[in-house]
Amino acid sequence: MPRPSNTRERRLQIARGLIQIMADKGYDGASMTEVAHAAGLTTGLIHYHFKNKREILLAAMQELAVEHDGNIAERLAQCLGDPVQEIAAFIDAHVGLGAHANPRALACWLVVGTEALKDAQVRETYAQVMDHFNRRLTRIIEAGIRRGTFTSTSPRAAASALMATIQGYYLVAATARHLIPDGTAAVCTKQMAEGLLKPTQSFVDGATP
Amino acid sequence: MPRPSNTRERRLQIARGLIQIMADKGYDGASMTEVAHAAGLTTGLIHYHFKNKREILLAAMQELAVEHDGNIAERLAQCLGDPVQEIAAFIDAHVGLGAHANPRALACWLVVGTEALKDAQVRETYAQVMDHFNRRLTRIIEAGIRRGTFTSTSPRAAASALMATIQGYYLVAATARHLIPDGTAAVCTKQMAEGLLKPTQSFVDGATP
Amino acid sequence: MPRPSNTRERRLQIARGLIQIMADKGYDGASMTEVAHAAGLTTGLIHYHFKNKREILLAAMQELAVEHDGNIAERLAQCLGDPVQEIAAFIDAHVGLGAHANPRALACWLVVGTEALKDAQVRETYAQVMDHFNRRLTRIIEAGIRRGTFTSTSPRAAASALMATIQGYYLVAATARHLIPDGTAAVCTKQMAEGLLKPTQSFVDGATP
Amino acid sequence: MPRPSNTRERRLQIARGLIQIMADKGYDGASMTEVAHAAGLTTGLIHYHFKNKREILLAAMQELAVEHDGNIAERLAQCLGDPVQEIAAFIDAHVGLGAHANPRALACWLVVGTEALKDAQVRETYAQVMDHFNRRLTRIIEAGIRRGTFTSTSPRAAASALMATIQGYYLVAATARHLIPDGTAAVCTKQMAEGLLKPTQSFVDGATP
DNA sequence: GATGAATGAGGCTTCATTCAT
DNA sequence: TATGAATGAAGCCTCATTCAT
Repeated sequence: MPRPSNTRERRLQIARGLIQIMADKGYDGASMTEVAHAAGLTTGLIHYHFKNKREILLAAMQELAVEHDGNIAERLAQCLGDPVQEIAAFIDAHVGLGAHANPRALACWLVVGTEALKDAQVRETYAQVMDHFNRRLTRIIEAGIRRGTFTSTSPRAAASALMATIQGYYLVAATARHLIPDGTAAVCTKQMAEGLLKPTQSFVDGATP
Repeated sequence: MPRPSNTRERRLQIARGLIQIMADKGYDGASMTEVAHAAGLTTGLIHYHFKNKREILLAAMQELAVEHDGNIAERLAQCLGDPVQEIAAFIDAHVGLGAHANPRALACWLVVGTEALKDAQVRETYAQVMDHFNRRLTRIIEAGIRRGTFTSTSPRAAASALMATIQGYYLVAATARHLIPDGTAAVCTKQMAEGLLKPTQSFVDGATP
Repeated sequence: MPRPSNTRERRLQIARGLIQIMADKGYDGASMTEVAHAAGLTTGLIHYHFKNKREILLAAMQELAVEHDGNIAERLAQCLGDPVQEIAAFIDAHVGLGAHANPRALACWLVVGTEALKDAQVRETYAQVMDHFNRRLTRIIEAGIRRGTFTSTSPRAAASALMATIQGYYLVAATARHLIPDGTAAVCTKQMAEGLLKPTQSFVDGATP
Repeated sequence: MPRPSNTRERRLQIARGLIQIMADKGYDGASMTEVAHAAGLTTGLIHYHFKNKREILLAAMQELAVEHDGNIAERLAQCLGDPVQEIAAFIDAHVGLGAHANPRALACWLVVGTEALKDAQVRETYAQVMDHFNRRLTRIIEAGIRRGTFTSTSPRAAASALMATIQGYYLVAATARHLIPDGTAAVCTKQMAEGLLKPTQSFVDGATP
């Protein structure tokens, strides 16, 4: 009687090992040996569960996305469908105070972004993830427009602009944090969102707790 | 009769070689051999002019910054000191149509950003460059405030918010371009800047030719 | 069902490879490739078992010391605790006819000595080994003094003087052998030891078979 | 009118540069660039004056030997031809207190010795130098024998035994100095010389000032 | 004589991946 | 499933030597 497969857990374990190392050393800098060690496993076993290093990266991206999406969903759920509050919550979730429960994940995502520059398959997965969140945002904006709360000729463009700002804040925060006066990221992002969406009610007031 | 030193040119040549390769393959992926080849030189010679690979990276960052700064300065010079036009020009220079005469430089800068996550000295140089542009922007905003054209309680925060957006657009454009409807980046960024600075006159109208 | 570890053997195998090459070409001259070849292994594998080249050197020193110590112990065991015979045996073991079953080891030890000049950790290990043999000799001398057979105000000084002579003979023998008339090394060393310890009985007569 | 040749001085300058670096880093560790720098010259010029690195080593050996020989000769000149005093002076010059005006030269000579293991031509030069000093010592011993002051069946063997002790003390002093109780080297060496030469008068009393 | 750039070989080391157990 | 030894390619860097000036 064969032992029950533990592949699922193992793959997650390994992906998390990569995330952990990659945050500090980048993708190329994360050696399989280190990843294995971080995951509490051995090199050989890793290659039993993954065809190669890139496959682990793809799995890690999924893991990062899923976890982050859970976060977002939770926050949005408390907004009762109010687009203004949702936008504010979305922003707060990303760049608000105490937003980054996991700064490793943030650094990691930037690393992944750079890796996407080089590798088509990584780029595709990266784009899918970005698409997912972009659509989330787009839907909120569209809802706001339908309600007459927001004004925008291209919800998708507006969504991507917000995404860009958030990603940009990640990058700047990770590399030149001193440029960002403490606690200004969320407020400024909301002001910018107002320029973009011209809401009938300010995002700043409607901040989530 | 010693031969005249050509170190200056060689270093530039090498730094550019790195930039060229790094844009496609990242920093770790840019082997000295490839860089040497791209520069039309030998590996040995590269190490004669640079202590190690990282020194080349630092030189490359300088080169990227200097070139970009020249670009910006040129654009701003045509604005006759009008803050509204200057902000518009600054945005156009970065994310406007045909802004990136050199998309390689853009990708490169993202790679450098990720490298800054890992290496303290790279991070420092990176921060210095960002600081430079941030100050440029801050001064423009302050001038606008003095004239009563802009409204902002923290010009530095506003500047870094704009910087973040621009950097973010770089990242998204490089990795998931399809998310950005064609030609919307500059317009959206300007709208966002309006939310941020509340100018008495729209940036969108005041675009540079 | 993991494969049983063979690290112990491999490390010894590699250390011996280094010893073999180092005797002819010195430490710097012993390339990892050659060492690997001498050990019948691959370069990569060597670095799997050793962190770097210097670690192999340290292991090689241990190996040389252990092997040599075995030799000495065996010889001394036949002396029935007679200090006069023990000193004679100690000398014969080092510079007597047919003493150097392994001339490679001798040359190697000189190489190691020079390497100790440059590297603190090598120096420390070197000193430990020398200490070990010096203590052996010191104990013999002290025993002789207690019995009234030897006369010396400083057994340690006498021991180190003998050690110096032996090491010196190694060096001269390896580099300018013709300076040493055949078969004189042991006799001369014993005469010198007599000047040093003033034994009641000559070392020369009490030579081991 | 051509400028007067300065090759002689340059060669010396370069040889001394090698000696300086080699004492700390060994022969292989002394890069031409470093040697050039230590000599206050450039790489290119060094190869103008020397065919290759080994030629510099040979020149350095000559320089070390000449300088040392001058030292010895000076000391011996004060002994008025008394073999007992001469032996004592010879020993003091090598291992006496304050003997090593130049510890660099000492370390260097050991390095050279190891190099002689590898290279035939270096070995030959090394042997010549050793021969020179050995002959000096042999002549003193023979003179003592003729005078009835010393007893030895093989002056050459005795000389080489003393040489070995001195070289050995160099090696031990340089690598495991703590083994040698302070100030014991000269005394012990003299006691050993007495065992070797059975002088009618003790070397220890007849020490040079 | 002198400079310093240039070359090309070779050295140590790292690493993803494979494989015997 | 799991281990960890083994491989081989590739990477960064050093260096003695040559050469144009």
